[in-house]
Amino acid sequence: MPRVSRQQTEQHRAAIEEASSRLFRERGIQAVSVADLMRAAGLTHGGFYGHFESKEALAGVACAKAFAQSVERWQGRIEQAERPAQARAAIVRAYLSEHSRDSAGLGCPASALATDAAREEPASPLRQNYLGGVSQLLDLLAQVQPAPGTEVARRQALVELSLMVGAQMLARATQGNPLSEAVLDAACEHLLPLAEPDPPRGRADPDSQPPAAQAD
Amino acid sequence: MPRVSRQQTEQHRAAIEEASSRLFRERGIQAVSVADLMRAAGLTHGGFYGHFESKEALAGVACAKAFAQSVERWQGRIEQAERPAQARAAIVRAYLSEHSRDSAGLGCPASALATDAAREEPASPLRQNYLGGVSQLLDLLAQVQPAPGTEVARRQALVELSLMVGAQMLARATQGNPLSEAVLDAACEHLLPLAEPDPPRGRADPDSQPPAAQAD
DNA sequence: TGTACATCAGTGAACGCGCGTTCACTGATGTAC
DNA sequence: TGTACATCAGTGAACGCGCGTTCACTGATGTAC
Repeated sequence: MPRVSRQQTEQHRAAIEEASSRLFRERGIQAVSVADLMRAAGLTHGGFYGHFESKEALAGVACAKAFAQSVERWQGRIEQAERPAQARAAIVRAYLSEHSRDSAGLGCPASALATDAAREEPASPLRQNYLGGVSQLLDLLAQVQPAPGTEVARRQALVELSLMVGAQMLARATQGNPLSEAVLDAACEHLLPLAEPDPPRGRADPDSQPPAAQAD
Repeated sequence: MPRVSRQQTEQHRAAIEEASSRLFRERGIQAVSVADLMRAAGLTHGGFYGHFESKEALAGVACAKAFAQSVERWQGRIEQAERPAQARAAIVRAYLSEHSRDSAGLGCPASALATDAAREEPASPLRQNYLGGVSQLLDLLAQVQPAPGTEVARRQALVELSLMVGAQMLARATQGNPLSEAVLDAACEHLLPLAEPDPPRGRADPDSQPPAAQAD
């Protein structure tokens, strides 16, 4: 059934990108074959090179796509929150949740792809896009600090992202042992020491039903 | 030149373990072939299975060996320091140095092998030994907290290891960009805010020449 | 609007290659006398 | 201490397999008239 409509072609390309964005974060780039990806997108492997120049090029695209999703989620939390501190708390809680730990394929690429990026050549598409993505997340995290725009806020964002990334990676590597939850708890408690119970308002807000579980 | 003395055999086994411990941390387990390892140990690939049951089994051994080295270095710093706070500062400074960032093969496996461990089966030798190794590092880090032995010290150790691991991974993934040094600086400054200049004693100590650069 | 045909997205066989692992072989080592 | 030989650590060819990538082919799509 070859020669497919242009719209179909675009949908196929999007499906390949989505599958790779998910599978690369879940299993690592090396551990996912082109055939795996194409199968996950409902296609056969031969058509891959009609869409992308190489697996390496796709890795760059998949990384950028994953960061774009994370940025969108963080922006959503910033827009929804009444105060920056609330947005920060929402970001931290989501990041350090067991759900995020168990959903690497849907979660933050800063942790899921860090090692893959570190082991690539500096000029590789993956690393270039990784750098750009991390910078965007840092900008958002700096925005929700007490004194946004200052050097202190920027440095605090670096510390907080490092802590979240490290805690998530240690939690994933030790999953199944109580240590895993202990890491998440300790990091969360450290970043949100007042333990503000979810909505700190006096009255129940009918619009604030708990949002569907989200990654990051 | 087959049939080698027992002593030689042991040296060969040690060489394989050492090469794998280094190369696995540097490039990841999947990216290093059995032939690569044996070549690095000065042997040919066929003899591998006389020493180890499988590549997976060796990965477990290599991980344990790497953690043992880190534990030894940390213990050395604890013994050398006059006060726990000094040992803690030495551990943190070494961990967050550019030298450690650039020497993954010699450095802490908690960061170098975190993703490899996370992507393995929970029962795999790698993961089992990863868990044991992280636990040992956490115990040492808890010992050098202000109130060692307390729950607070343990939780602080979890936070500090998470931060060091995350900062090192982000620094490695962004190496070559100023962001990389900014991450290391911010994390170091956060953990050692007083910025105690290296030996805080009044007089120059003739025995305290700067130690040879060490990983972690 | 209807017809004729060039285009090209997807298929699946095939390419060379390197992987983890096995195994027949070699010859120095270690042992038994 | 010296000799005869069984042991076994290491070699390198070979195994089946899956990888990333290429390519001849197909036939519905999109276009030109």
